[in-house]
Amino acid sequence: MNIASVIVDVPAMKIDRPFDYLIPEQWIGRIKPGMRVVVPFGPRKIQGFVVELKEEAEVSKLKAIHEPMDLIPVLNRELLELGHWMTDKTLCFKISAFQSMLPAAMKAKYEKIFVLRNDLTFLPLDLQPYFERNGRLYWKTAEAENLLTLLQKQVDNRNLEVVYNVKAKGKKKTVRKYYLAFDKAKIEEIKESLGNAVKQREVLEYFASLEAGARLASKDIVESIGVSSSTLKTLVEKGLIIEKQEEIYRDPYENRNFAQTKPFQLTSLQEQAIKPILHNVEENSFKTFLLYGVTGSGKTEIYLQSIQRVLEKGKEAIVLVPEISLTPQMVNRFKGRFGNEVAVMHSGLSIGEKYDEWRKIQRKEVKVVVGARSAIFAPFENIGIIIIDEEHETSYKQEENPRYHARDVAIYRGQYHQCPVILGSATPSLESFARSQKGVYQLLTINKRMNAGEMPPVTIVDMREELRKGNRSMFSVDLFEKIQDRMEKKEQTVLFLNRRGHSSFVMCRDCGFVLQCPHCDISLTYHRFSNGMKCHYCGYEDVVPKTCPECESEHIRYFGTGTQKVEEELTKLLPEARIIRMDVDTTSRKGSHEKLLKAFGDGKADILLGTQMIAKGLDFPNITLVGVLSADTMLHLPDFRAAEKTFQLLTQVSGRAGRHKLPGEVVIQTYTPEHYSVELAADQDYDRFYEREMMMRKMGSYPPFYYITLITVSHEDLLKLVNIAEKMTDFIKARLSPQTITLGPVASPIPRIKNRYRYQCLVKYKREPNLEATLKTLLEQYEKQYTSEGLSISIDVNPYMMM
DNA sequence: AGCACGCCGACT
DNA sequence: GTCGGCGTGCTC
Repeated sequence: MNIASVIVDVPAMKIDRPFDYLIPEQWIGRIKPGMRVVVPFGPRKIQGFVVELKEEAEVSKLKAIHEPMDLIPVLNRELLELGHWMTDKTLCFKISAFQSMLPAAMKAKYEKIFVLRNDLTFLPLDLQPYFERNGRLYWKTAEAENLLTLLQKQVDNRNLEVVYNVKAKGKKKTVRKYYLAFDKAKIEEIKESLGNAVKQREVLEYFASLEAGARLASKDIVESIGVSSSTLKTLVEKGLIIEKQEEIYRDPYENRNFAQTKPFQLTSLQEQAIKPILHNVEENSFKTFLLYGVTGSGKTEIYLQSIQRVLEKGKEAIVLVPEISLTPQMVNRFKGRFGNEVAVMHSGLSIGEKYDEWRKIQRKEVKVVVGARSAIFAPFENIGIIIIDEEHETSYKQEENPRYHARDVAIYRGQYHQCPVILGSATPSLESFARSQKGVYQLLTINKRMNAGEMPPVTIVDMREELRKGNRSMFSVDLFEKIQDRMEKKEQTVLFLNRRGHSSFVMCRDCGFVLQCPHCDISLTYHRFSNGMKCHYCGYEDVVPKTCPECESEHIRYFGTGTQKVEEELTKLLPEARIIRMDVDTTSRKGSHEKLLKAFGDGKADILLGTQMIAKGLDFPNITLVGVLSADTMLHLPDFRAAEKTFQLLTQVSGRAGRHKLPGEVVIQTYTPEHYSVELAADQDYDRFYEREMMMRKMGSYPPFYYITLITVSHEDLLKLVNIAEKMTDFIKARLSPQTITLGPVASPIPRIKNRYRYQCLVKYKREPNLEATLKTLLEQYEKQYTSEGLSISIDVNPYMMM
């Protein structure tokens, strides 16, 4: 086994296959599948993943592996297989699949440098200064200084050499640690020999007060006894203490105490739900459960107790939570129960912190990982349960390559490890609920709140009616009075603004002109912070015009309801109200999310005003009123899931009220009160919503009745694009079965982004064995145009974003 | 994706 | 006659 098949770090169709390399003598037996290696590829050196070892290769002129990057594989056999499966399912490159399973820190960084081969004096005088310091010069620097031609000559003369390096991004954090170089028993004796070097003696005394073999960070010693680091240095030089660099973890939750919690007594409904799960845990058998439990029904406790059992069996657990609800509250619940056995993975961590959490998992120092989407790839080898909370959340689908859905990966891994997979939600996705109806998933229902709390009554307010009555503010009379009432009672209100599809734009009141991005076909968004207009797709920025560019009217102003605007109006109407606003602007700083929530929880505000991010996990006893300012803003998005998303959001938000002793109440303001997703969310009637929506899906041939795949092509040249899009659609149609519906090509809902026109083609199918192969051929055929003239093709199997 | 190789226009 | 443009094809 002295040949390694390697997938190299070049994302291109043609390269997306293994290349064989000789394993140098000294590494034979030590290089294993799943390790990262540095290999020569053409003139450069790049990173690759060993996927297989073999005796013989078809190619005769094999190059040798330059060096391994790992001592033990970073991808185990299961994950390697999973990578291949993802490549097939999502039509991505193998290298992208592998990289997406690892923390970003493990992605290679490349550098290209000129290195001196001879004495400096061989170089022309004007080049010498660049190489004086260390005989090296970065290609990038040379390029910036316009030296490439000159340097190239010296490369030809063999005075210089171009070297390609692969650098690991992930750095292990280390600290200097000190420990005694001799037996602790001899301490007095040695101390005497130091004479009157007071500080040095103090250090030894300090060590004497500790247990034998203690290792101390320099910082600790310096702070505890107030010696300087030069004292330590002297002691090291005298050979009395030893200095060593030791690897440590960056701990994002350092210096935080987690109050330990004990398992609660389950209600009888919870008991019934957990039984089948525990059964599968005991039997080591795979099964997917859909845990359908209303908000506040105690799903988390079921997760915790199931995990408890898994840990008792010596196995591991993965818990996925949507990014936005991966709040400290959530983390506390897991850390509180399982303490140091828990690793947390979310986007708020730095690259280094994520790397450290990942290594804790790899080294089996933790047994539970709680994290967002990518935590599904946690390198556990003995998984006993996989839990996906808020299963319906669309953030489980990655919107860039590889476009995988964490739910699918979870089921793959569940099958591999023969363990239960739990999908939990108060508002399951239609796909999952339909599967539970068909018996593919086992349905577990909890239809009552834990402490027998009632669901809060919901009032729907028709905003058209308000307008007719002359109320032009964004608060209906009803909602406003209720807010005032809560303030008098010293209770808290949560106001939810669904901003998506409804951000502030600038419109001329005379001619209706809306300011648009010159590169993308969408309206610019008004940002108060910079008092400018910004495009959310390409980042284009402009100033707010004083007069309308179309009709020169001065009546041009911004519309729409950003959280800032709501806050302003609220302050005007209720000057004494203490308001906390939570949106992207106020929570972008690390930890600010937590701080704001804590302040609200401590009663430092009367009203919490926010977007999406407050819809989940918020659980404070004093919240008795929840107001949704405009329920239907995303109902009109060009997306067949618009109604489902609206229903889910409204239900989630309503669940924030009255979770404890005080009774809660919900007010939903809307312009389309008759829409079934609004009505049924108000009634908290998932079952009827499911029936209604399934009917719509059936009529439109959408999931869960059909699978869909979306192919989007983009190009700078509209005519060329239309031409290509038509040819591609024909190509697809010709190869798929007649029962399959192929729609398009049509312009995408956002017809242009970053000056590139976009067309799409939608394929709906029930069974289409040819699909993967067809799309792969399609990609291959257009690869040339892809690279040479900037055509771009994106294929999304089971898309969640139709824009 | 890079990079080398290779074949045609404007310069010393 | 050379420098340098970017089209083409390869990378174990």
